[in-house]
Amino acid sequence: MLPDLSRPAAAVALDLLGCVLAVRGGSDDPGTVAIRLTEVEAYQGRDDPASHAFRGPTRRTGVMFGPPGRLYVYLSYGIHHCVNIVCDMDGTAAAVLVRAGEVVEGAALAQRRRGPRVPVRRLASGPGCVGQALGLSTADSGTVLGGGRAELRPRTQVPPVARGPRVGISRATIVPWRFWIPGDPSVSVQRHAAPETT
DNA sequence: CTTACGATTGCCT
DNA sequence: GGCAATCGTAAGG
Repeated sequence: MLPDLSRPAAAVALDLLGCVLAVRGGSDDPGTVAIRLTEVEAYQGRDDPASHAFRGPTRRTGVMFGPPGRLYVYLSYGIHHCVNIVCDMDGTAAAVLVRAGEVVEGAALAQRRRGPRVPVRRLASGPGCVGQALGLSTADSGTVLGGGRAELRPRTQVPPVARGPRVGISRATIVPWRFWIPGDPSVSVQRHAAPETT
């Protein structure tokens, strides 16, 4: 069963852990890379000061206000392409940021995109790494899941879940809307946060 | 038009 | 642990 994406971001984020996001190649390579989601964060648009959609729709964030089941991809620090899955009802801005995943298909392609020195478990470890491993950029924002290029596959088991504050934001920093699979080697390491006590 | 700033990462000491 | 890289966005004049 795929999670019902037309719900608020926190609920969707929880159910996305363990699901697989598969993306077919773009300009660089026709192959597919698929990752099993191991770390996600919820962003609840208008009600969330940390969300890009907090101040209303813009050209960049417009997709967050549209129907669920699309990708919202944005450029971070001029370098990194971060991937979100848009959720909640059409007209309500919400999305789940994919922070990390385990590559379960297309590891060779992901390795080529990320570079030969990156350990396999780190191929999609971190928001920028996920975007690079999947070959996504801002041009892919709005891509429809199930539309042929990208798809979401249901999880086969319900994984254990840990939750805590989100990472890298300056507002609403205490809201515990980061979810991850504890102990999974692909989960991104926190640099400026204390070690998680799971 | 101008300017400040990241939902980050990798390399430096 | 610290900091530079790098550029599209969004807010302000």
